[in-house]
Amino acid sequence: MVTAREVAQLCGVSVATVSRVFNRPAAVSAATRERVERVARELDFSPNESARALSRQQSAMVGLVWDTDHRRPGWRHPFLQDLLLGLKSALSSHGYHLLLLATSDDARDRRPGVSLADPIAYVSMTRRHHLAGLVLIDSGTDADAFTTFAQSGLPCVALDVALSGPRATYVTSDNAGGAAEAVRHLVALGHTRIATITGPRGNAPAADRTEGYLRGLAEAGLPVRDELVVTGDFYRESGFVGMRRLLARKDPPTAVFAASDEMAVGALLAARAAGLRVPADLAVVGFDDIEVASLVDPALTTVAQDKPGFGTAAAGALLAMIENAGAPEPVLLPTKLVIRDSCGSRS
Amino acid sequence: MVTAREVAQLCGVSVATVSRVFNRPAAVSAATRERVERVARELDFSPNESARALSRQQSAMVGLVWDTDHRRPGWRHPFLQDLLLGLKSALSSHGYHLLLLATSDDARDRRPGVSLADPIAYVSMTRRHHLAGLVLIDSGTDADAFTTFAQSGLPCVALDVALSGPRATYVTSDNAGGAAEAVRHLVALGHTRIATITGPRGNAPAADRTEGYLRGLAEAGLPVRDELVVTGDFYRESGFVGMRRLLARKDPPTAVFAASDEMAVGALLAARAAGLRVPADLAVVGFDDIEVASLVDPALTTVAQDKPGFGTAAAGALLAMIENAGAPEPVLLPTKLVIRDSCGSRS
DNA sequence: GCTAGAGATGTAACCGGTTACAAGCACGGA
DNA sequence: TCCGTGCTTGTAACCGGTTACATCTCTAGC
Repeated sequence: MVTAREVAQLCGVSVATVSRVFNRPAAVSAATRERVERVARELDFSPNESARALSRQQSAMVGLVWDTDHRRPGWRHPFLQDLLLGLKSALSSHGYHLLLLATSDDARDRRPGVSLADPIAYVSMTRRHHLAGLVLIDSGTDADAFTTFAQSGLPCVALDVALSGPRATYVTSDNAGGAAEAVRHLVALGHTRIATITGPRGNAPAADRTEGYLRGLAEAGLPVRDELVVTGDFYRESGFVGMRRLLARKDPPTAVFAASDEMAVGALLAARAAGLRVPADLAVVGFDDIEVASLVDPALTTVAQDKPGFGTAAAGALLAMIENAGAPEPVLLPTKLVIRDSCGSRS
Repeated sequence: MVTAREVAQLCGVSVATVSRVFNRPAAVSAATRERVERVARELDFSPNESARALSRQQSAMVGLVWDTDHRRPGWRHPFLQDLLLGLKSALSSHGYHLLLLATSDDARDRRPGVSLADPIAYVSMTRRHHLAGLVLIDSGTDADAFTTFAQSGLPCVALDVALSGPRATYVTSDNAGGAAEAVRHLVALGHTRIATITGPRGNAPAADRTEGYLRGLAEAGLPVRDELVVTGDFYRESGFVGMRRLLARKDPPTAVFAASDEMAVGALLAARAAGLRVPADLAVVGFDDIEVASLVDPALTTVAQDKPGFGTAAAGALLAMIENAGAPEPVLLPTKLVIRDSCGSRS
C-alpha cells in the first residue's frame, strides 16, 4: 500500500497538500492538484481508511442492525436480498460500505468493558468504529430498543418502524394505502363480506394495514364486522388457523385480505382443507409479493412492496442526515396491487 | 467515548499498561490488571476500533464480496439469510463484524486513485480498510476473479468455488454425494430411466452434481444415456424447457434429478403442462431445499444443503487462517435427502 | 553483600491520515 | 514604495491506540 507521504515526496509537496487534493480540492492550485492527481493515479494511491476514520472521527461505513428475534424463531425477512442490494448500490455511489454489526451472547464478557444491554452495545460499537450512521431493520425487537437508537444522536434510519429524532427517520411502505387498494379491488369484484387476517399486535405495518382495510370498507360504505377481523402474526400457520376460524362461521366471508403473503398462503391451504375452491368460493389477497406468491396455486393476488426501493430510500435518507444535519421526512413507499389468480375476475 | 488515557490516569498507570491489559494480560501484574479492568468496566471503556486497526494494521472486520452478475439478472442466492446469520454469529463470538463491500460503476472516478478492475478494487479496498479476511460468494463471476483473490495473499474463503492458495480455502456442499443419494433414492423406487437437468457449464457445484448423478447410475449398474442429460442454468425456465424436451422423446424418462430446486419446479410445471401427474407418471428430485420446495404441489423431494453450516464453516475456516497462518482443508458439508411427495413411495 | 536475571512498568515512536495555524508570496491600491 | 489582502503551501499537533526498548525493582544464587 502506498501512502500519502510517498505521493507527497514524489510530487515535492507536503502530505497536507496531498490530503487537501482529496478533501478540499478547491484549496489547492490547479497545477499542484493535477500533478498530485496524476502521481496518485500512477501509484494507485488512495487514502488508508482506518487512518482517515481515526483522524476524521467518521468512517465511510454505515452499520446495519439486524437481529433475529428469539421470540420469533424462523422469522425471515421477506426481501432481505433486495434490501441489501438496494442499500449496497445506493451507498456505494457515495463511497460508503455496509457493516453488518454482530453482538452475541457468546462474545460477551470475553473482554473487560464490553457492555451487555443490546441497543447500548450497538450504539457503543457504532461509536468505537466511528460509523457514519445506522440502518435498523425491524425484527420484532421491542420498540424501546429503537428509541434508544434515536436518542443516541447517531444518524439512523429505521425500516418499517416509526422513528423520529433530531437525526432519525424511517422508511416504510404505504401500508394503509396498499391495504385499502386491496379491499377496493375485492369490492369491485362484488364482494361485500370481506374479512381480514391481521399482523401481530404492536407491529406498526400490521396496524396500518388494518387501518387501510377499514378505510377500504368505509369508502365502499360497507359495515365493519368485528367477527370478520381475526388476529394473526404474519406467519403462515396463523393464516391457516385464522381462515379456518372464519370459515367455521355460519355466514363465512367470500373474500379475505391477509396482511402478509405467508398468511395468505395459510388461508389458501385452509380453504382447500375446507373443500372450497379459490377464487370461485373464496377470494384471497395477500401483502408483500414474496417469491412464493406467484408460485402457489392459484397464484396469489397481492400488494407488492417496492423492495429495492427500501434500500435506496433508506440509504438516501441516511446519507442526507450524514451530510447535512437535520432529519428528512419519513419516506412512504408506494405499493402496487399485483393481480394474479386468487381473486378471479368480473369477466 | 472514554479513552485509554483517561482510564490510565484514573488508575495511575500509563496507557501502555492499559493497552497490555487488553492485549497481553499475562504481561501485567495481577493487582494492576484487576485495577485497570475494574476502572475500565466502570467507565465502560473499550478500545477505539479505528485507532486499533490503524496501529495493528488489522481490523476486527471481515469483508464480504457479493456481487450479482450482470449476465444473470434476477439471480438470487438460494439461502442468503441463513448464510449471513451463520456468518454473523460465528464471527461475533470472536469479536469480528462483517463488512459488505460495495464497488460500483457510479462510484468510479469520483476520486483520483480509485482503481477500476473489480477484484483488484476489492483487494485494494480490503487493504485500505485493514480487513482481516474475505468471504467470497459465488455469483457466477469469472473464475479468474477468484484466483486474483487467492493470489493476493489475503486470508479468504470462497463459497461453492474451489479456491486454493497459501491463505485461501473454500466451503461447499457434498454436491456429488447428495446427487448420488438422490439417484439412489430414485433407483430404490424402481426407476431405471432417470434423467437429469444440470446446472450451467463451468459452474463447479453443477459439475459435481452431474458427477454424482453419473455415480448413482453406475452404482446401480444403470447405463448412462446421453440423451437423458440436458443442460440447464439453475433457473426455473431452463428446468421447464429441459423437461419439455425430455418428455418429447419417444421413450421419456420416468424420473428426473434437477440440479436445483428452481429447475425442479420448472420440471414440475412442464410435466403438468404435458398432462402428466407427479409423482405417478414422473418422479422429480431437486437440490437446495429452498423455501418454495415444501410449498409447491406436490411438495418437492430434494437434497437439502446445510444452510447455516455454510456460514459457520466459512467463518471458522477464515478465523483459523487469520489467527494461525496456513490454510485449512476445504470443507465439504454433508447434504441430506428430504423426502416429500414428488417421488411417491414404494408402498 | 553483590549481581544476574526475571518481571513490571514507563517512554516514546509509530500507524497514516486531517486540519488549525502560520508563513510565504504576489498583487493591487494608496 | 509600502502595506493590506487573498491565495497557496508547509509545519506540527492531533486522532487513540500498540509495542519495541529502556528502566526500575525485586528476588535468587553464590
